[in-house]
Amino acid sequence: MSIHNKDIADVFEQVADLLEIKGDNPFRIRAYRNAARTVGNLSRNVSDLISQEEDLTQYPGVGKDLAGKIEQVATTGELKLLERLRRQIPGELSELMKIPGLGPKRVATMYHELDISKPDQLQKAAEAGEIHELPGFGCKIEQNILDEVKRLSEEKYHQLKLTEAEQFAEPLIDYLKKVKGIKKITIAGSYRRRKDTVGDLDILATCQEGSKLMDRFVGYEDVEKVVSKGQTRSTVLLRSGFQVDLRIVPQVSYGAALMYFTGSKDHNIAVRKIALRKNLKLNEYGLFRGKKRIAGKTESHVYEALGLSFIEPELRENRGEIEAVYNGKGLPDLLTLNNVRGDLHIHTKYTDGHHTIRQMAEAAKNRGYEYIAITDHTKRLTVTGGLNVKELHKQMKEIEEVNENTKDMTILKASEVDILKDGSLDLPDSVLKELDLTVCAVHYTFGLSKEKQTERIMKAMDNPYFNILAHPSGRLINERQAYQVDMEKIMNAAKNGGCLLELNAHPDRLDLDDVHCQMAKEIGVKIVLSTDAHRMDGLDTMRFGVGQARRGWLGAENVANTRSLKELREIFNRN
DNA sequence: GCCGTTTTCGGCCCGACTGTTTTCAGTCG
Repeated sequence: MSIHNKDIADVFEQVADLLEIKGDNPFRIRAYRNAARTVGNLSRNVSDLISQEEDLTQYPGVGKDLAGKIEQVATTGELKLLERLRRQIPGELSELMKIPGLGPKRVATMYHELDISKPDQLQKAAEAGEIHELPGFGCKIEQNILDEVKRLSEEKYHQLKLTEAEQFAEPLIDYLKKVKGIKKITIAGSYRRRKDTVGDLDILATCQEGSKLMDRFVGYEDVEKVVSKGQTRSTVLLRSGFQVDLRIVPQVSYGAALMYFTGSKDHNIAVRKIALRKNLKLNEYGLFRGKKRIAGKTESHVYEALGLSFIEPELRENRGEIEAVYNGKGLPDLLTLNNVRGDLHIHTKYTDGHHTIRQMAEAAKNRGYEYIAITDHTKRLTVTGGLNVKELHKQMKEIEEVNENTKDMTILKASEVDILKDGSLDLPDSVLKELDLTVCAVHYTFGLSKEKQTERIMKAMDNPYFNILAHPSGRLINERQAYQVDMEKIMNAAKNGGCLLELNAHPDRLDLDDVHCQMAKEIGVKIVLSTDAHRMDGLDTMRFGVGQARRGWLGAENVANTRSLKELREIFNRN
């Protein structure tokens, strides 16, 4: 059994939950949570680090004791401390803590007084009216528990894909902007950091005194429940179950508040520690020396007053960005949409796309691109009407014709070639060599073991006509887990063999993810940003890929399709 | 349990809102 970083992080989170319910030392609990975050955010596999005898205490929040416990979980899959805790209190109690409004104290009270350890017991007790009689509880808390248990059981609520979140966010912002006296309004939080999924929406605003902004917010037609309402902060649930927070701050604090509400939490904690080291205090109202505010109006002012340079929102994950600006090493010049000069993964009516080669080329030209690659599927993918050799030749001929009639734009002859189960490619080499480039992908047999799946892809990359590994993990956000694969091994092989990895910009995929983008950069393998567009407007999803690339610290120099066509052709010629 | 420009002990981010009380504990982000 292979232990993933997430497994280790989950074990530590459970330990922290149970210690919290027990009423253990809060700082010991925080230590377990910090270590869980550190392990969960590592770009390299902890099991590999251990087998290479690397010192785990080099990572923040990991000391001698926790390094030993990490090793214990990684090698045995279990942690003796957690087993011991579970003998004292039921492990399911940590599940109850996931219910909003229930923390360690309330869960502990319900367990000790009413022997409640599972959601169904909780629901029964709440329905029987037993909860509101407990000390510190009341009717509102009991009703809230009933609502939340019901909501969670319906699974109505989950992390939204960035594109879904946009669909809620944009009309709401337009609606709020119409209120009298509003000055600034911005969506902060993970949305601003361009995270692939968003748990809730954090909106930040400044407005004139007496503005009815807060009333307008809770009165929005899509609001199902007002969770809390105050003068500076309110929380609502939309009908879809999506949570939205609005915070109103004074103009003079706008930058500090934007920083605070953009997060991430880990980034904020780290920045506040720097403030403390300089005898300053940072909160959402500003940066203070004693009672005097020395910065707060803009984010740049706050960073500057702390002796740091501005950090782009996408980098604020406490994954080394603070050290980089603190030690003067500096941050990379991040990729922008303007850097992208072409899209190298596009489908047409030849297979499962909706538009013709000419239409897709026109759409790309309208977006300022210099080149595109037409990459329809190969025959193995029958469900898409994958092309056989004869059909592919017909398509290549049409591409030549369209090229002759298109100015300032080159259409590359390409294919999204299926990687078969045995690692061979779904087109003969004699045909592959006629193409300008290939985008190769796994589309079936996702369930292979990690070793077999890795071996399959590495064998495919041995083919001299293999150029780009498309959607390398195969994940579909909120729908399908990534298949098991040793990404570090694949990236090293790609680098040595002159292959590239795709960052698929489709908001359902965003594959590679941010952590793997950073890994690719460290290893030195080049990335290609592509949309996998099946229609003309599909080309517009490039911006999601750019956000993800920025989260992965990528600059234009790390991305192949920021190069000229001439340079690109050299990259794709492996012979 | 971790950590160190206050360094081997003593601190660890901090403010808003709710529901319960009646001055504050619990939870959240």
